[in-house]
Amino acid sequence: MSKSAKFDRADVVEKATKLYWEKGFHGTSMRNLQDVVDMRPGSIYAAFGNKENLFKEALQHYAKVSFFRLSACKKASSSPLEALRTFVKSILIDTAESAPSGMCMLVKSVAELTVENAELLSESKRLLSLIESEFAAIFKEAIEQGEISASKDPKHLAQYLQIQIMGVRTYAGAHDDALAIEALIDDIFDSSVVRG
Amino acid sequence: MSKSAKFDRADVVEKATKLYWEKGFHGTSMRNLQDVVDMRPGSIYAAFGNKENLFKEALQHYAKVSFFRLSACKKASSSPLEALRTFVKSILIDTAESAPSGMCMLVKSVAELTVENAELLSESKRLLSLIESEFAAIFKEAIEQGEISASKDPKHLAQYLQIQIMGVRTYAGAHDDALAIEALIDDIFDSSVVRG
DNA sequence: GTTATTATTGAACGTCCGTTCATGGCTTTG
DNA sequence: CAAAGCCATGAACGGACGTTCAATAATAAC
Repeated sequence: MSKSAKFDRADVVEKATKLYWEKGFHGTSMRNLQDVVDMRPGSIYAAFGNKENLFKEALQHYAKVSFFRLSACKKASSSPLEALRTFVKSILIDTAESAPSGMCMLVKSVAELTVENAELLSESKRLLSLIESEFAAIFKEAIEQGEISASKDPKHLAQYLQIQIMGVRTYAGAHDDALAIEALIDDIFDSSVVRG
Repeated sequence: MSKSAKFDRADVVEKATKLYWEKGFHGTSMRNLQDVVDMRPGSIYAAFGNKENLFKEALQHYAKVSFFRLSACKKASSSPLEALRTFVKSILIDTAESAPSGMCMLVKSVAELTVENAELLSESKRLLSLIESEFAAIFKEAIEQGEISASKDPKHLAQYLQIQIMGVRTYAGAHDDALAIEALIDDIFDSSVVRG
């Protein structure tokens, strides 16, 4: 009947995500993308529509990977709270070495996008909210298992954790010298917000 | 001898800052700037050199305004710690209404810029460090006046405050619904990091 | 082997980018 | 009033942008 696509879509999205993550939406040109994914413009446009759509897929891929990491931390940990701690450690430390940017791609997107790319902006926000919901679910487990006081509100804790991660990653991104990340993570989980 | 410049340089920088703050470096075109400052390209280039240089002046102007605000809070407050609290309140609340963006312009710049604009990136980082130093100086006063335990390290407290401000502003920028900002500010200043 | 169908190619398009510069106008000095 | 010197102007430049599309190559079905 026909011919099937030669390129590996997942691989292309992965590479596009890395580039967008590093350079941002406006800072990345279609020609940059053509180079890293090794495709000609016609093929890219046939497969992904346009620059915005490809960015949207990159955002979703990024979020998906984050969920996988969090899920892996849950499986590898003996308690909900420890899972979160492991997750935070992994994004604050691993990321700083191998990732295209020390900062969260979703946060970078919210920072750079305006109403001129309304859909990408709202998608970034939506995905951040999704992650926060997952944090809340894990905090809820921690409360049910007695790891955290039952007087705490899982949603409030999840919001607190998001703020802390955003803060530390942004701060780390703004400093060239190495930080005492471990101590900052201790600050987060020993905070009166969590333990009080 | 000659003719003196007609335009008000301070006013132009102010307007350019607002635009850059809102749309970012890559998201702002020279034609956008020409419109908002009401100058023709030749005049802008004669006065500011190029797009990068004008952005640099915008960053410095932004930081200067931040310092003025902090200084004003010090004068209006009865103690160092209260001054910081007032300052944080002002940037988290006032800013969300009238400012071009809820997020800090320096943070947005660190988020979007790469090594391709190395000088702008390092200038953004430098200005953030300058602000952190000012925080540290105020925390030092708070310790000397007994408002905070003498066992605390002003530099560590300043770092903590930067992280919290970055976190909350970024979080607020990522949510369309109104937040309980006051409660978050209480979390910051009641934290064991400050009060423990 | 032929045909039908689809993927890939890359030149080319129109637009916008950052930037320059010859021109003309204004202001100050003598 | 004339001369000198700076400033403002905006058309124009080369190049990069996102995107399109006719031509070509590759596959699958018969």
